[in-house]
Amino acid sequence: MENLSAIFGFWKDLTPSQAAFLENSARIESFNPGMLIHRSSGDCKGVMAVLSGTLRVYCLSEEGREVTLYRVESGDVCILSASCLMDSLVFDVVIESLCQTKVCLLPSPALHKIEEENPLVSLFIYKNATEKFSEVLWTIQQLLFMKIDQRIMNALHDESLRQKSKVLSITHEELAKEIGSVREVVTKTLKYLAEEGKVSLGRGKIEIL
Amino acid sequence: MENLSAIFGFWKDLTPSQAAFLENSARIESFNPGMLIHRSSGDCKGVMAVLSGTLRVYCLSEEGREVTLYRVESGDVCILSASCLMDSLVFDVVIESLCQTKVCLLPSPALHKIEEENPLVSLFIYKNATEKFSEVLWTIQQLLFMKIDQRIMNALHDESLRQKSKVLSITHEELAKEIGSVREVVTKTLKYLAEEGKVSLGRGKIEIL
DNA sequence: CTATTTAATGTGACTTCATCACATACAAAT
DNA sequence: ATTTGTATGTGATGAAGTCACATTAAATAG
Repeated sequence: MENLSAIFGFWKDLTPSQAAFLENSARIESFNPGMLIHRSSGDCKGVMAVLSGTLRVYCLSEEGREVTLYRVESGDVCILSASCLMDSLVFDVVIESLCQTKVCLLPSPALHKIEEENPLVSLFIYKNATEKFSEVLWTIQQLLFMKIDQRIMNALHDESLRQKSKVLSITHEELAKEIGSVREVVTKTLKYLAEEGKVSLGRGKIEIL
Repeated sequence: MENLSAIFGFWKDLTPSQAAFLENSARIESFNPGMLIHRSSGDCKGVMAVLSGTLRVYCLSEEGREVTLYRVESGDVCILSASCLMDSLVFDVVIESLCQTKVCLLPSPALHKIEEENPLVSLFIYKNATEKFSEVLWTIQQLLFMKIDQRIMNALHDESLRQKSKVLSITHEELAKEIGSVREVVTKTLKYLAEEGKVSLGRGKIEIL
């Protein structure tokens, strides 16, 4: 548990006893690919720092449509898994592990205790939440105001940065969930983008040209 | 400037000199109906407590479509007018005064100075931002996942609470901007809702039945 | 107290995207 | 080579946004 202070920005502001208490409560957890870490607003494991792997935070309609809000990558902190620590958050997200993901979890009860003693811990939580929400709104503005071909090209570009390649391993279904659309529409739009010469298609593969 | 402490939750946590400094920087401002208080992410007047009247916070697409995100009523605090105080907020909103609105403004530079000395001020800001964003996401989930007739009925219900009447003074255009749709669609849907017996229509008036 | 102007509403044709219901195609495992 | 499951293709239909006007009600000017 060497570098907790590097991950959790507030660590340096803890008293020795607070740090010791939190360090004792902290645990490493590992999630399998596809596993759901957080389902409804009732769930509240705690704040987790991603040590390796990736979490995907998305929202879900009654009919099962998904919109990816953001990802939490290695080195970043997942805050919505501790929604109960924030007053008046009435907002449902699902958090999924995209691959084998290892996190360092600070459980909500322990964090809540420390939070009451040390406002810098609260500040860390709310500041992080504000940043994430700001990202989310950017995403949603795209969803609301941009056309689907543009949204797909943007999503492919982002995915290309993640996969560090112009040839992406991704299905139409996954892409649809990324941008908050449905598979059929993505298929049709990709066909049109391929005719325009912007992408080249294969089964489970998309190349950006 | 009697009750600043009642409005700004952090006031009780200021040192006497901090309180004096902020009180000296604070000013009362008054906005005319329709006036834009905040246009782009560049604007950053400061945190304002609404003393009377109402502000409307909305986002705006390139083509001019609007979505009302939330309102700031008398007694509440408007935080996005101080977006520069929050790191990594990349997100554009417009803030408009709906009627004659009087606010108590704490200008960003003064607040920034105090914020550096007192983390509880930062906490207040980020906590308020988180609350507002949470509301916003609730609104946007409706927009994304609910049908337009339901969204209209919800908006009428909310408006009915504000106007404290079942007979609302509101145009189709205003209603459209409230729910992030367009006038024509609202007109057609209202006609349909009227046939269903759910509302009764007049020029600039809608009665909920 | 009409006549004119302005804001509000009505409506049809068309486009985009979602939904539904399948058909087809590819790849891995028997 | 055949099966089986996942991925992709596609047409018909519906909901909502866009565009381009027509109509009507209220507000004000003469």
